[in-house]
Amino acid sequence: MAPQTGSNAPAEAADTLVGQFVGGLMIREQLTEALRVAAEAQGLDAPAEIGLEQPANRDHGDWSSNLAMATAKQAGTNPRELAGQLIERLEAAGIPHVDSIEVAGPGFINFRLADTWLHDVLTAVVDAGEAGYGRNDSGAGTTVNVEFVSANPTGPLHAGHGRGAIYGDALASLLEHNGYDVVRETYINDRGVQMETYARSLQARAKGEEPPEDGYHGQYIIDWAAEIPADLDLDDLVAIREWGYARAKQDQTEVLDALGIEFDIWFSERSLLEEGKIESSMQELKERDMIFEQDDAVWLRSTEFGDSKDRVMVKSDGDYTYLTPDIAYHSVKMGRSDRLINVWGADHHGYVPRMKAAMFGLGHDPDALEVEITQMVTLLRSGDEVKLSKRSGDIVELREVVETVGADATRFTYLLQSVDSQQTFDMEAAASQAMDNPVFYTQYAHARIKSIMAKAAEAGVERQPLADVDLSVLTNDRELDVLRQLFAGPGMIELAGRERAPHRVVQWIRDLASAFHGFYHDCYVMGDGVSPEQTQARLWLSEAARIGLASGLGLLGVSAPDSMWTDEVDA
RNA sequence: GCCCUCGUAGCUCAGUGGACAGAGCAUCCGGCUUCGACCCGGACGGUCGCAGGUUCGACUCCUGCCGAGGGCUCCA
Repeated sequence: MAPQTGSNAPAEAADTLVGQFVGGLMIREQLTEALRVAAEAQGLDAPAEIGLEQPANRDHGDWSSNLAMATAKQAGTNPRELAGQLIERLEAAGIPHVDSIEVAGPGFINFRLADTWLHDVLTAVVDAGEAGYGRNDSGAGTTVNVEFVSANPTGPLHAGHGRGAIYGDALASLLEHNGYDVVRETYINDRGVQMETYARSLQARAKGEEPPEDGYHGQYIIDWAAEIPADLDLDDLVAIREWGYARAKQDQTEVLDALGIEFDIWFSERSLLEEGKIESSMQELKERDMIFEQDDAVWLRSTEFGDSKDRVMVKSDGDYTYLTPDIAYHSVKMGRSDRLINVWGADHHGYVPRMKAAMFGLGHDPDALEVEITQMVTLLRSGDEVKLSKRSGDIVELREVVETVGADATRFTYLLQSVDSQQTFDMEAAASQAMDNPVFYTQYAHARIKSIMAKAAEAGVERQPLADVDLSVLTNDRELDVLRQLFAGPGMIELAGRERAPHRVVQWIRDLASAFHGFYHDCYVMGDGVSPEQTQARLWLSEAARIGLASGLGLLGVSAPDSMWTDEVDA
């Protein structure tokens, strides 16, 4: 799903990840290394990747390894006995923060740590700051091009486009946070049959006629046709086409702007033709014997790459199919990026094998092209399902979604689920400013921290330098839970990037918000019965949580508001 | 018929080969003299679609079947 180059092997990625942090976040590395040393002292070949995880069940310790189970066979003993022997060695090693080590269940080695390891996490988060938190260099040195939206300039973006648009943008941010050099790009099909059909549809409406049978029938065609300047000759189809092209592009750009999506490159299909890219890529395919002529048409040998049939590139009437300029386009992109990621709707999935075949035919590594498929979105408007179909005219414009739901909630809601699953987007639920809406719950946590900080300032309480603050007073499980979530964030960001799965970040940030709300409820930062030491430590804990929330929300392109009192954050 | 994605709690969905499968919502209890109750806690709730296989261990990997959506144009 997410092929990696050799230099990005998981173990190495994990090392660079923890390497970003001093103190607490090094704990995984320390434990892994101690396990490796113990295994080698035991005369075992330690596995390349030693399993080490934070068990969901805290009774199983803070950290747990399956090393004994994985190597019992080669040791010629049973896992529990081997675990016991390894533990003796581990105890002798004196690993920082480790309180006790025990064997459990079928042979797990469970570590219990002193709270100090989490106090180190707090310091590391504050040191990293909002911009640095969760950043790693697992993708350093790799340029990746993320192509998304790529809609025809023949109408407004609809709600279905929204999912791909926001997913693509969030994925790009995620990859940037993982050290990749990212280019956000979109492709405009500004030539071809669809453009002509669009022009004729506008022309017909402008003349008060019905669009052609195979034309565009949406209400927007009527609206836009009415905007055509009086001095534009309605018999000049080219002029109408160019006007309509600009109109559609303007509309799409406005909506993308409202969602905070900006492309580095808007790539024009026309430019391919003008620069002879289509001819040159055809020529290359020919040289590699990847195309052939039959029935007056030119075909791509895509069956050699798992496609169910060969595909036509040049029709018998001499026109290119959609595929042909797109192949040239991908060739251009390959020329300036190490990896390509395309975000396509589910209705284009069948297109993958032929594009891979073309990449192969052009001498590129087909695995350098990834295609992320976003499954379909069903939209609920006032509880009723609305079908998304551009041709039928009954569409929900992305503009309507953003205007009803707000940019933040629109982004967050689209990102809630894996793009592998079909999604039902309930506009009423997404727009709701209540606790059943995860975006408000999460933003509220951030606003709440801001409110505490304001309250502290009002009361004349100043945060002392962190180095002077005694973090050992943070012993409440609520406090430690916040720190556990902050520890988990960077690993989650790395994983989410590797899996091309921004929704993982959404899950995590909801958990972080939840941990903070719990802390807030049980632990007063200021007031009666709270010592000045606790106030200081808790203010810093809150600041660390704020950094995590702001950073995570930033990755998703969602604002981290100072206050929830007004709905300005919706704008 | 072939290809892709999905099938997990009443609903919407998470789940990186590990120990008792999680969250939110819904339902039912409980909690505000302090920093935002737009909040917190508890209870209830599961044959992880079905059947095989690989593995010390499978919701996770493999095969087959069933069901849902999408795709299989010299359309885009």
